[in-house]
Amino acid sequence: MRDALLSAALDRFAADGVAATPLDAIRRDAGASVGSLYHAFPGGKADLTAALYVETLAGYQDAFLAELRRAADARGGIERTVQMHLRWHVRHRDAARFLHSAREPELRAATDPPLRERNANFFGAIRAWLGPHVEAGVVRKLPTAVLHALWLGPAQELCRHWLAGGVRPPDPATRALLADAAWRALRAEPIKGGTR
Amino acid sequence: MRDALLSAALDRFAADGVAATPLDAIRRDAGASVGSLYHAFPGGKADLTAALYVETLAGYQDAFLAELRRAADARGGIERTVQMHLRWHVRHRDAARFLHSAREPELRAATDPPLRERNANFFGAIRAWLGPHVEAGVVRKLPTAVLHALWLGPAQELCRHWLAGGVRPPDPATRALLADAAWRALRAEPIKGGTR
Amino acid sequence: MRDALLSAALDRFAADGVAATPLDAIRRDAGASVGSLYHAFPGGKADLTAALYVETLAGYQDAFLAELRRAADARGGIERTVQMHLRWHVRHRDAARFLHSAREPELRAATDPPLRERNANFFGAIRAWLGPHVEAGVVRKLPTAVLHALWLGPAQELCRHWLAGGVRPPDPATRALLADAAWRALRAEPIKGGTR
Amino acid sequence: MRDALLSAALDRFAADGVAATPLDAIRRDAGASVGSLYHAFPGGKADLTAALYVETLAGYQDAFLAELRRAADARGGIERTVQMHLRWHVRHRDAARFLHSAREPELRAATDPPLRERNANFFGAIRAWLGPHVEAGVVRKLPTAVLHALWLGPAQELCRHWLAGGVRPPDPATRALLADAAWRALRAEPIKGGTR
DNA sequence: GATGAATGAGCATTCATTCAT
DNA sequence: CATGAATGAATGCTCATTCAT
Repeated sequence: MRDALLSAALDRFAADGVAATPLDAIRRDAGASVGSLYHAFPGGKADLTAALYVETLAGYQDAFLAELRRAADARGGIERTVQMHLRWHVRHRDAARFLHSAREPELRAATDPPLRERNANFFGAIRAWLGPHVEAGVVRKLPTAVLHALWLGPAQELCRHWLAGGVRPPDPATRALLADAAWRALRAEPIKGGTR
Repeated sequence: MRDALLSAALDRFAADGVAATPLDAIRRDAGASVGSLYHAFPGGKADLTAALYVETLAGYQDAFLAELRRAADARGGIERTVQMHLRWHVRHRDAARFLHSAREPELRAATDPPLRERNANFFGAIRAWLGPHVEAGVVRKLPTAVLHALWLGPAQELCRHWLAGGVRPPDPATRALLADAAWRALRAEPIKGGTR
Repeated sequence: MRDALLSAALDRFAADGVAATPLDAIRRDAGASVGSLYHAFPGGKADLTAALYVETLAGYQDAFLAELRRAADARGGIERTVQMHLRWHVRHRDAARFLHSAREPELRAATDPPLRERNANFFGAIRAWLGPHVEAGVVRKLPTAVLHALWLGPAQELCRHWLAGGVRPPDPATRALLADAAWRALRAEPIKGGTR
Repeated sequence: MRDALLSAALDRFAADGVAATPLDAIRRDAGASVGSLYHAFPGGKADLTAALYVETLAGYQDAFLAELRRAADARGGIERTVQMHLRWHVRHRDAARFLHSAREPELRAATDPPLRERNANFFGAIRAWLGPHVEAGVVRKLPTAVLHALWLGPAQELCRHWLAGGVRPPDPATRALLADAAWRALRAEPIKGGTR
């Protein structure tokens, strides 16, 4: 039941947006009664949305970390995760659309608490993986936010355009190109330094 | 009246999100009567939102193109616009927040038509500016979507994090760093290129 | 202008009903400005509707009386008017539809005063025409309401069904049949009396 | 709840007309909450109006058929139903007023589908009852629409006038007169017929 | 645990009408 | 006489949520 509701919610949210989706439509799609819904998610819509958000994000983050651990070196980790990021968006289009849909301030209240911990763990794991490479002088030393922006910003932006309907899904060549660009943006200066 | 409404709408939308903002709050803030509102925006909320979106985006795009034209060379154009992108977000925080708030699919219908033309012109102007530099072998030849992703993706991602409340506004050092990274991602391979 | 408004109103009223027609639609159809409308009909919608009702009804009543006066004898008058009633409905379908649309109680207030006089004259004229035939023992002596019901009730009912969309428009044979029936219902008993 | 709403609606509709009655007045009269109303009639006003129309018409039609079946012969059936028609209108004045109030085209959409079937059954039953009498040469053979017009048109017209406020309610003498007239209009020609 | 009838605050929108220019 | 911007009361409706069975 819980799963049926989450699944129905994802479909609707991806199609129409969170705010525009009546809880009742989800309930009907899932074949649940009003009572069941509030039994599974006592907090109502905010609860359901938050649960879905966390679960969906967890899926992405777990896949990301798994990919990272599969890599042999810094370059491999960075390039593989960029590729994985792009593939994940294409494969989980609805999930991606849902994660990208800006959470209205009102929903943030419900989503944020459980998220803080997850994100802390996620970024902690990334820094743990990256740390040695930075210390070894292979990867640039950057603030987390900037690191993240250079690493995944371009891929993220491309996905957003695709999800918005303006562009074709990223093909293998594009994926490789962005992966390579990410590596070059993050690696420590090779040979002779910044051109400027 | 029209302007008062647009301005009030921007404030509210930035603060609470589009979906969570009652049209009536905007109306009250603007000191307009119900009739005036529908006189100025016959399509109601969708109409008002679309108009605001287009106008806001136009502000950004015009500033972007102005900056681009102010540049002496390819590197200058790319670095200046990245800096300008970051500064614009900080200076027009409400506008930025509004532009970043994912438009619910239902609003897309109203926003899209006028947007298509604007975007076509915008990207056309960018390509026109960039063309010579690409031909001169100074800038990489890339599909528009990828070009845009590498150019502004990181800055965009950083802004998003900032707007979401997780990070401080980008300082001058960060701006310079992202500007430089953009240039290095877009310039054609110098001397001996990427290892791959 | 006035006429353009009345004409546009008739079209709309016939198509959508009085209550469902926004005054603004009529105004637009007629190519009039808001000011013009209220200049021509200071009382607004009620005024316009009442004027149209009276004018339309006058058209019917005048045609009815003209037909009546064209008749040589009682039978001719009765049969001709029934035929005319049916033809008028087919020829002025929109007008008929409008007259048949029950006037909501609220509009009655505006319509009634000018109507009372008209109706008094109309029924007066009919009785004046009929009087001699009644006195001559050719036509039954009946209260006005019953007289009217027997005379035009069937034709009226048939028209209503047609206007409601359930039946084809009355053909010549049907018209003749109803005309004949009206005459037989109104003529004084021939030869041997009531069958019962 | 549903019944309370229907009943309140009938009162209001009869008094003020459908279009002029705010749904909220009905709701208040019925002591129902907004939610209840839309729970009982998901389609809102149109739905409620349609349900009331169908139910009200059903009441009339059932009474009509019951009266018809109570009759011994053709003449009895025709005369009884005319009388019943007149009495029903007087006894159920509100229901009658509501049925006579022309349904605005917009409401027709909601009312028509369920009505088609009802009417088909109703007229089918009438024809089934009438068939033998027609074959026996007692009643004229006429198209349904004309049959109906001759049978009930005068009574209908008289009721309309009464409901519109122009006439007293039909008294026993008038009822008998119209019943007799209906029979004479529908019976097959006796001995030496109409002069034409 | 499940059900679904009932609740009612909240919201967008329509439309007749006024009146300054 | 004409124009159309402005007004705001009135209305229908959605939807998250509660709670008795």
